[in-house]
Amino acid sequence: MDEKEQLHAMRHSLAHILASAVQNLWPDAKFGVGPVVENGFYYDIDIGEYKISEDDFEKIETEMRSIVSKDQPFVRSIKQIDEAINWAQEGKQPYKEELLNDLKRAGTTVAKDLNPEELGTIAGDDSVTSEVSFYTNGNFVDLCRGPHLESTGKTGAFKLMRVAGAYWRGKDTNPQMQRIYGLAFASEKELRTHLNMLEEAKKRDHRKLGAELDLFTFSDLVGSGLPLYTPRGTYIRDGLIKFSEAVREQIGFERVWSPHITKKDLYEVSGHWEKFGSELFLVTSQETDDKLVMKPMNCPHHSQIYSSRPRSYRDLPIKYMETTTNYRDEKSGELHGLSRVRSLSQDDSHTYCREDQVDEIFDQLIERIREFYSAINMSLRLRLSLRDESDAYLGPQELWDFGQNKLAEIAGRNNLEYYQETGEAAFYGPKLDFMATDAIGRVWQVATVQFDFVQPERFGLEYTDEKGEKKRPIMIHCAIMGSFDRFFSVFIEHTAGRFPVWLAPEQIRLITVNQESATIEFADKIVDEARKLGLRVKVDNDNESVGKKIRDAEVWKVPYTVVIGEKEIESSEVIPRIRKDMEVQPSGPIAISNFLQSIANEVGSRVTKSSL
RNA sequence: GCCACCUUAGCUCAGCUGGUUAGAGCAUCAGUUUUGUAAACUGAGGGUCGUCGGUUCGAAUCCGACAGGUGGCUCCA
Repeated sequence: MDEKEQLHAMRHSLAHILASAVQNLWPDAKFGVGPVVENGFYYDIDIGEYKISEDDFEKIETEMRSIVSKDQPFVRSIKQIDEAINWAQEGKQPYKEELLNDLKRAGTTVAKDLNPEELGTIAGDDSVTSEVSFYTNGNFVDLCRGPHLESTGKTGAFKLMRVAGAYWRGKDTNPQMQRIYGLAFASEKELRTHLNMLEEAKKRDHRKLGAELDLFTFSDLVGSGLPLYTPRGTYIRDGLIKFSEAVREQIGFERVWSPHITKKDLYEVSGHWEKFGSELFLVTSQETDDKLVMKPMNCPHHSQIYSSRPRSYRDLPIKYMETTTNYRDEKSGELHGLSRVRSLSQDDSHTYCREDQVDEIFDQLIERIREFYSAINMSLRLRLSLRDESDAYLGPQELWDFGQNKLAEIAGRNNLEYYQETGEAAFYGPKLDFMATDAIGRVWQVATVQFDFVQPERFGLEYTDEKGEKKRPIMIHCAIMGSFDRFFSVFIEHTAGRFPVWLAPEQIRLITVNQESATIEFADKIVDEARKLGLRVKVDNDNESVGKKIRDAEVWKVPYTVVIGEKEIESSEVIPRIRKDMEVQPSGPIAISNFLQSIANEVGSRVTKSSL
């Protein structure tokens, strides 16, 4: 076993140790599955009325440690399938029994979405399992493919983290079990490193920083999942949106506008009504019987703009973009800060083109997306999101084949690390998803470029080719931030609220040493000059100590802080205090107008590090 | 939507198993001080303890419903 397999086996073994501990403590416990997940493991457990809480963790961990110290060997054994089913029945393990029955019928337990009838029909004779393997440690026996450690004593560092409800086999009509999550690493040190990362993530939580830095808020009267952006948050919002639009203007995108409500007919034609109807907000006219919906996306509108006039092959590609708010009735339990909201603003764009233009369009978009993410210091990887074999996808197979091959080709030549994942395509086409890594190593899905093989057909979009024949254009969706709101949550956590100067809501803070009129007048003069350069500047003239006001500017993460007193008034020079993450420290006094001009230049070029 | 948990001042939190006028720090406001690179001093205001209902002689505390939130599950155009 190499190191990776060893770690996997160790985490899996800990899942068994967790289950044995639970069995020792609650002998009636019924077990589901206990797989390895990123950084650890979990086990799904049903112990009837009693609900395990985090208060029980100490007790469970103690029991786990006792099992570890007993150094019980993991012993593999083979049972005939019927013998195994018998074992599950006698041991009152209904979940295991269900898994074993699936194994017997279909030779797999992974076909979790299939109901028993379907499962029966796909099972060929070859796949029927006649034998299954078990692992035993101490008095705990579990159906398991393995591999495991030699014995319980070989485990590394672990910690139980949380308990959560989880549907048996992920289906919301099934009973809900309790899932106990644990972290596990080869060494105490690695575990601690990971816990520190989680600690750091907690400090950067956008919901916490959003309130502390006065960026956005929620109101019970407005409703859950409906964020309100404050002036400070809106500076950043506007700055990012402007940038996202600017990078696409460079490659010929033009802004369009569409209303926020529409007849539901639009989505019946597009196919969204059938697929997402239950998540649409409905609006009714009080005068007529018109049934309207709040728009959940913009592509059908843009397609209507496309089809508003006849198009020639010479007009293509046609490129529309619109940054606008969409409304989706997300289930209450799915809402989460800004990452999942009911009113989300997309920096959306749609290209209608000929087949021979596809390569150039993708290459350009990828280049612009890279420009955007390099400006905010995030590295990108590409995910090729392809369809799987389910029937969740619409559109002709030939187009899917063309699109999936094309995307693989494009991904291969764009100097970005990429990988592919099936089952991640949109229902209307395959996509390139951009995965950004943040400052503490977490990966987020951000930008996306997607083929659409459904809407051109459904809306009957056409252009006239050089022979005078009608043809279908190819439609390509692209969003650079995706949902602005979700992107903002990532960006806040990536920067920990230390926004680059070009986005900082407050770029310069002037701190007065005293409240004499000469000082105030001097500060006001600097404010005027800074505003003429388009800079965002504030004066802190509170009757507090300079130390206190410096601290306050630090807490608000203001990039440049300047103390104004007699010395500055006399010399017209300042010694700016530069926020620590900006690396470059001031070399000494600088004439005020030079100082302001250099910041204006910095803002203009969107640099992320101070150039002073 | 489902499971578990949480909700006390603008924020962070204290308030023992139900027992008079619910506390602290920060923030806010006022006064003193006129301050030189991460927290000056003094004082004041601010809470029908998320909402509604119930149990009780008595509820921030117990029970229920609802709202909002947290961690997951499910979903994510």
